[in-house]
Amino acid sequence: VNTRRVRANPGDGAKLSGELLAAAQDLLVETGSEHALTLRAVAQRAGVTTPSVYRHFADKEALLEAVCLQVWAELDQRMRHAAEQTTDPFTAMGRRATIYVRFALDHPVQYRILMMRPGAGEKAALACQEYLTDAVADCVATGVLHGDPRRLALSLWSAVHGCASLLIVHSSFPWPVDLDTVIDDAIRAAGIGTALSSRLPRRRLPASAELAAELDTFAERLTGR
Amino acid sequence: VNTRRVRANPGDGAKLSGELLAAAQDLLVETGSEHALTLRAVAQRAGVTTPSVYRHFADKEALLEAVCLQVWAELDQRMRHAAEQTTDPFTAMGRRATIYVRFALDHPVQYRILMMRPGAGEKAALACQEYLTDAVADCVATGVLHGDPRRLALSLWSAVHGCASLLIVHSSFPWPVDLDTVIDDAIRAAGIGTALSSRLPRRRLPASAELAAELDTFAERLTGR
DNA sequence: TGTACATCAGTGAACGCGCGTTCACTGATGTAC
DNA sequence: TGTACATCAGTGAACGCGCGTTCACTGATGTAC
Repeated sequence: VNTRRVRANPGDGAKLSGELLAAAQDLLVETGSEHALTLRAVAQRAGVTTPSVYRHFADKEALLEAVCLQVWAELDQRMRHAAEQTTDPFTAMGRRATIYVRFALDHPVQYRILMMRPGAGEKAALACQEYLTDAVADCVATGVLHGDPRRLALSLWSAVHGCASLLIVHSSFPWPVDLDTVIDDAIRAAGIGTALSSRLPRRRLPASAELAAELDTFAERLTGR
Repeated sequence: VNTRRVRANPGDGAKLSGELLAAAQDLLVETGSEHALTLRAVAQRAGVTTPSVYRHFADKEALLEAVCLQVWAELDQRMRHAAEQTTDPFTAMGRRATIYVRFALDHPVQYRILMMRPGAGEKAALACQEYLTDAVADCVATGVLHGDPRRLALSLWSAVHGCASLLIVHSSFPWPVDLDTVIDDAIRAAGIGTALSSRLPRRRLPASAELAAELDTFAERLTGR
C-alpha cells in the first residue's frame, strides 16, 4: 500500500502503541515462532514504517517486555476467572494450575517468550510469582498447606511450569498418554505432594519399602471414604 | 596465527570433529550465552577457518544436535553414577533427580539448548525420557509406584525439568529461600506426590478440609516412626 | 474569521553488522608404478 | 628406491540476507495572533 498513514493527533500518541502490540501478538500466533518478531515485521503488520516503532518503544527489548506484560495480563485474568468459580482455596489452586498449563499449550510461542527467555519477561514472571504466592497463602490459611507461602508457591509453580514447558518444547513427542492425562497427573502429583511434603520434617525421600507400606494404608483410607 | 593448520590424515577425519564439539562446549561455558554459538566462533576456537566445519557437519543444526547429544551423554553418566550408590530404586530416583537439577544449574546454557529449544535436542530428550522410564520401572517393580512407567516418568520428569528451567531462566530472582531448599522441596513433593497419586483413582484434587485432615493423620504416622 | 507558525507522528533512505553458506582453490599426504 | 599422481582436509574470499538502529526530512494538525 502506498497510502501514507494518517498521522495521529498529538493527544492520542498511545494509539499506534496499542496497534503495535496487537500486531506483535498476531505475528506470534500466525508464524508460531518468536524469531518472526522483528521490528520490521511488527511495523509492517501495523501498517507503518519500521522507524516509527521508536516513537513508542525505546528499542526492541522494550517492545518485547510490553508483549510479555500483555500476555501475562491475559493469563492472569483467566486464572482469576477460574479461581472465582469455587470458594475452596485448594480447589481454586488446582483450577489455576489447569488454566495455566492449558494457556501455555494454547499459546506456546507467547509462553516461551514469557517464561523461557531470560530478561524480557522478568516483570511478568515476578507478577506471576506474587500472584501464586497470594493464592497459596489462602491455602495456608485453611490449613491444607503448611509453611512459607512463597516457598510453597515456588514448588507448585515449578511443577506446572515444568509440565507446560516440557509439552511445548517437545510437542511432537510420542507421549504415552493424551495431553489432558499428562496435565492432570502433573497437577495432582504436585498438589498432593506439596501438601503432604509441607507436613513432613525436611529430609530425603524415604526408601521404597517403608514408604510403599505407608502410602498403601493412606491411599486405602483416602479412597474408602 | 598465520600458520596453516596441519592437515589430518585421511584416516582420522573425526579428529577435527571432536575438537569442534569441544570448542562449542567451551564457548557455551565461557560466554554463558547460546547466541555465542556461531559457526565462525566455533571454527575460530578450534583454530580452523569457518568453511572447514562443513567437512564434519552438514550444517549448523547438525553441529547443534551433536552438542546436545554430548551434553546429554555427560548428564546420563552422572545420573548413572549417582544411582549406583544405592540399591533402593526410589532412593536412586531421588538421587537422579538431584543430580539432574544440579547439572542443569551448573550448565545453564547447555541445559537450555538441550531441553528448552525445539528441534535441536530431540534425540537427547528422547533418550532422557527412555532412561527415566527405565528407572521408574524399577520403582514400579518394588511397589513404591503404581501404573505405567512411561506415564509416571513423564510426571517426574516434568517436575524436575520445571524446577531446573525456572531457576535457570529467572536466575537473578530474589528467591525466598536458598537454591538447595527449592530443589529439595520440588523433588520431595514430586516424589511423594507421584507415589501417592499413583495409588489414587483419577479424579480432581480433593477440597481443603477433607484433605487437610487426612494428611495430618498420615503425616503424624509417617513422622512418628 | 483569516493567516503564519510551531509541533511532532510518521517517513524514506541508508548505515554497519554478523550471520550461514558457496565455491574454486591449495598443498601435504598415501599410493601405484 | 625414486617419481608422478590422485585424494581430500582445510583455505580464502566472497555472496546475499535480514537485522536493529540512525538521521534528516515532511507535512497535517492545533494554536496564537
